[in-house]
Amino acid sequence: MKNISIENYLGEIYKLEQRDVRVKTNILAKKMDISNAAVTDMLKKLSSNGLILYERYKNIQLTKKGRNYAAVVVRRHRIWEIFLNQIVGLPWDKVHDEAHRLEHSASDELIDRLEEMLDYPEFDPHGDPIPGKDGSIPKHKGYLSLSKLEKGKIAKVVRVNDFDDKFLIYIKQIGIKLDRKIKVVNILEFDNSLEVKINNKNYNISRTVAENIFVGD
Amino acid sequence: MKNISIENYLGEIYKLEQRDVRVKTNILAKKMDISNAAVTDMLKKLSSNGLILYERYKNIQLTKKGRNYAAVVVRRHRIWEIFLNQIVGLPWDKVHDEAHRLEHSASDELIDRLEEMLDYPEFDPHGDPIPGKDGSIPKHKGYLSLSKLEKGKIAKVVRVNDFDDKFLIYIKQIGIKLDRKIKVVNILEFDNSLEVKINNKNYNISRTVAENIFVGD
DNA sequence: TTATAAATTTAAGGATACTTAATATTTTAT
DNA sequence: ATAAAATATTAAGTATCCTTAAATTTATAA
Ligand SMILES: [Mn+2]
Ligand SMILES: [Mn+2]
Ligand SMILES: [Mn+2]
Ligand SMILES: [Mn+2]
Repeated sequence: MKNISIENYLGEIYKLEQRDVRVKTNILAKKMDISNAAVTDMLKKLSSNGLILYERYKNIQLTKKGRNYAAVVVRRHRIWEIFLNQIVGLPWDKVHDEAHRLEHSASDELIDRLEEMLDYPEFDPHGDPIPGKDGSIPKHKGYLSLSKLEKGKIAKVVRVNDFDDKFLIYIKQIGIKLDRKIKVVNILEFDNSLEVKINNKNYNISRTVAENIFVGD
Repeated sequence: MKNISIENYLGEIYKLEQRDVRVKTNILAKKMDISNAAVTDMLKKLSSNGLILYERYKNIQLTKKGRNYAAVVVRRHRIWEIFLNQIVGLPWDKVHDEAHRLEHSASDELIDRLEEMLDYPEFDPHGDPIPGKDGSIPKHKGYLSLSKLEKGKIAKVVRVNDFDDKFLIYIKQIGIKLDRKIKVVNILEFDNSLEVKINNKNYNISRTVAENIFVGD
């Protein structure tokens, strides 16, 4: 039987490493909503299982073995997300929690079958890459944060941060979704907020919102 | 978070009660492949949670509360089974194990959505009834075991016992599936086996096999 | 530099769901 | 009716993954 707890830790560590965040006890404890002490215990276990490199008081790192396993977990999660979105028809703000439970409960064969049904997708409903079976990670072309897009430029949305469902609902409500074109009309000096054009309508979005939306070619 | 262990016990007890089996520690222990002692522990817990009626050394019974909850669990299992069979395309000998894990990992909303996609099915891929949200149980018409069907009669398969994947593979291989017509050509006296006609081909099947296949109008 | 704050670990313990071994009770067969 | 067998329960203990509180180490900032 799959060890759900270990898989969840690995998935979190993997996602943090992908974002070049230095992984620390504290961050994991907050992400997973458990005590630091519990994280320390599990880090020891992951270490003794050869899944991470761990020294007391130091940052931690996945080993090759750990990263391979973590990629499988994240792969399962994101395949479930896109399956739920495209085949079952759940909105992008509902797929994460559901996928987070399902990711531990499907056989490899089922995951492969879902992937086949979806015609081997490269990205999940939030634009996050789906690791291949070999651990390879698809990349977006010309990828940058909307907050870095220059005034006057147009680009298409390729990824949005998925850590808060309310954020997803908000940006969907102003017309933002994957592949949607977005233009930076103006950048307001007094609060650094952005005036953007989406679907021929103008909106003002905060810098924080812009920082969590990513565009590409 | 759902208590997977409790849900599994309730599901097993429910299925036994549906088949009019008197539920005992022993039977549950074998079904779930754990020790009798573990079952006794859990029975006490289920009892103190008001889910079963339990007295030491006596048979156990679901309370109304327990039966309602159990029906939800079995409902989830069977909706997953038919979803995996009809939408995902898994064969009937692969859906049970998969559904058994998924049944604890989907929200009510997802289950409802799957049910809607399937157009509110009444029976799972093995012909077992899918309890309604109110706990109601669809019935097959003219239901009886193939082993009770008289010589010369024709009936259609409406249910097969699903407790052994090898059995399912075997009967599929000789052409048996739900709604398939089957004729009892002859009953052999020396071993009580049956000669049956399926798809215009004759097969000899043992009495044990016939006892695990059910037909109806 | 040094005090304070923040992060991390250790220590002790709890809940859950199992195990095996011993004991108690019920069922079955003679 | 009684002995033997089967079933069920109790007792003691294990593994997992959490908790809070106390101790330790590292980071930050005066
Ligand atoms: Mn997600
Ligand atoms: Mn996602
Ligand atoms: Mn089943
Ligand atoms: Mn079934």
